[in-house]
Amino acid sequence: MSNMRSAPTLDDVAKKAGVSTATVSRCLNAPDRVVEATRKRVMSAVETLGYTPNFAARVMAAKRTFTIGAIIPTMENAIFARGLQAFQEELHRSGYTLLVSSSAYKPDVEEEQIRTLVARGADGLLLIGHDRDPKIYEYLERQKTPALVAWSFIPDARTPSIGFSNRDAMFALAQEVIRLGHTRIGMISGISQGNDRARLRIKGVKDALAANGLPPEALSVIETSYEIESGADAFAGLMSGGPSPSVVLCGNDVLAAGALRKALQLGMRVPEDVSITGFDDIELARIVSPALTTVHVPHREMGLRAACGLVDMVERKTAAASINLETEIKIRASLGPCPK
Amino acid sequence: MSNMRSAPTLDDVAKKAGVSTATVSRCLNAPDRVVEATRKRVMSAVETLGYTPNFAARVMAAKRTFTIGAIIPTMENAIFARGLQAFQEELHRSGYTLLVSSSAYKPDVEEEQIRTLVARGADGLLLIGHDRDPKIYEYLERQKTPALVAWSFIPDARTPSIGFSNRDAMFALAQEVIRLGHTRIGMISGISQGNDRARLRIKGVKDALAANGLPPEALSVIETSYEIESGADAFAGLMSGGPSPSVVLCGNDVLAAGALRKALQLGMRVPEDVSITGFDDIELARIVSPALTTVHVPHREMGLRAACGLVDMVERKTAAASINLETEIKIRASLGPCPK
DNA sequence: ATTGATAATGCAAGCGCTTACATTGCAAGG
DNA sequence: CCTTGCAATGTAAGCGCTTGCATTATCAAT
Repeated sequence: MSNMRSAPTLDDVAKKAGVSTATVSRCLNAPDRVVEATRKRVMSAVETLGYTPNFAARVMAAKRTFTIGAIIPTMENAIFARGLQAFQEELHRSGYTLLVSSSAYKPDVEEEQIRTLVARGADGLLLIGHDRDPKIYEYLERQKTPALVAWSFIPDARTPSIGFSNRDAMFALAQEVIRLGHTRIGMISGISQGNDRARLRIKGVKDALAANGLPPEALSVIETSYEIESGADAFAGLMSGGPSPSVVLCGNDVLAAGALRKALQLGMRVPEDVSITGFDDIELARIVSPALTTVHVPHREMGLRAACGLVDMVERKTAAASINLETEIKIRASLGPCPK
Repeated sequence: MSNMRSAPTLDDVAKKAGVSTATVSRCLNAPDRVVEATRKRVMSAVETLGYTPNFAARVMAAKRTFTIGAIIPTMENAIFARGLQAFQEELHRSGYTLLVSSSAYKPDVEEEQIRTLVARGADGLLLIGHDRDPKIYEYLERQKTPALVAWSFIPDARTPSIGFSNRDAMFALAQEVIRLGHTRIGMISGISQGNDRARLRIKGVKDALAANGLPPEALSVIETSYEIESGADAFAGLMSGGPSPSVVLCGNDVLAAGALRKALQLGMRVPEDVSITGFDDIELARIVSPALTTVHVPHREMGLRAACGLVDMVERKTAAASINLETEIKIRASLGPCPK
């Protein structure tokens, strides 16, 4: 007993405290169901043995893990960081642990991660965006694992979502841009294939064009990966072919930062020669100069609400109501009127 | 059998395929130990039932999870993102899954996360930096969970580390700064308490002062949290009291970005009036203008090596050899000679 | 004291899987 | 035709925990 070769088990604790394993278990999970004196004895045994419950065993027996999984497209930039932080804080408050993995924007990787997390017994899952193979949703239903979508709001989607309307947000920004006289508009978007957020942001711009009587040709879109360099390259691409746009709307702040840097490198003044906008309003947007006009997303609130919603789904087994949060356009120096 | 209410188990598959559970298990884990015909039959049963192995049960029986845990101080900025990405990629290549959680730089949170991850059966753990309560290391040893430290290299530490010498890196940068004629040096550091990386970076600067015959008073250090705003505030603090430094060395690029922004806000020119340097060389360093002189850390290589090392520790049960990677000073526009 | 009611604890059956060991089947050598 | 030796498969014992139910202790009321 004194020099165990491996981690102590419930049995060891029970023996040491002179009680049954059931009592030890109760001490740990429902302390008030066991009398003070016994509890103390057990706890001290736990202490001296340095006992930690075996998670897998606990999960098997209890069928609950108090774990929520989240799969985000990337950790390489801060887009999801703040929202996730709030999500995790709220989860922690409710006694849940958050496990995060990132899919690098690859659907097959995402699917694997989802399966992994579910197989690991995640009580619920946070997913980013709605677009994914329907069989994944079927799988989730079969496994009875509640899932909640964030960073996108689509009413009546198969999975409830807590987010914002990417289309409306971008529509509003485009309206503002058009109001400033811009008629040749460039857009640097993320890959829209399998990404409703990117897709709907493009749609928002297109809708704004139409609403203002501008022809579809007024917009040229480049889709690229969400990296600074890609943003820079795409910007160069936009500026090289034919009549160059007077404003470039970017799918997120990272792309916008890349575009901005390239613009300055090319000797263009922002916003005098060309305007550039972002999306998300992460810290980066205020760090670059000129600061980025962008769409502010209420990341923290979204994370918090998502946590509450998901915990609810897990505990009451009720489908959470979707929530549409408001975004807000932050006008900063990178957007100006259309040059002559 | 035809309308199961819950997820199918090994037993269901075995029954459907007309074999024993052992055979099904072998089909999944050692396909070549079962003959072709049987395997096919089993696999098709797996398919039609939509069977997914229960992870907890598997872990309990096999005592392996093929999971590696990593606890990083923060996900809010990109400092750890790139290295972690490489870490995860390499892990994936070896068949492991990475689970990440963030401690918000709080030791007690970190301890809890470590216990959580271990209890969840992580086969190995990646930790950032060496400084932590010794009892955590004891716990890890007792649980026989191999751990590897990254982002810091300290030879002969209790836990092997794959990283770089924070002290040497900062020493080299300070040398360069001093060579440029600076004699009043400010430093904005992260909280050094419980953070060997921050501590050793400060030490690097102090050593450089000493090596160049400068008095300790030539350096004034402010310790603050790792956020942009903190960097800005600290910069203002440094500039307000007494003779202001001609150069401000920052503990990381985020702090430097904050300091830089504040400097520009205060109407100071960088580097004409004051020089500013960072650490890490994350993307941010090249985005701000002027671009930051900083210490380049080989994040991807570190992540990759750490993954190999950790997998090795897990599989061969051998303590990995520590590796000291080289950092490199990236001279960019934010550092200039000491103004008159 | 005795009796109930109730609180505290113990007993033991799983949870779904892996794996050491036992059994069976079959081809080749005697 | 009967052994032998393997390869393929089956049997069943756990892994460490939770929890429904059974048992025992406690204590107030009779």
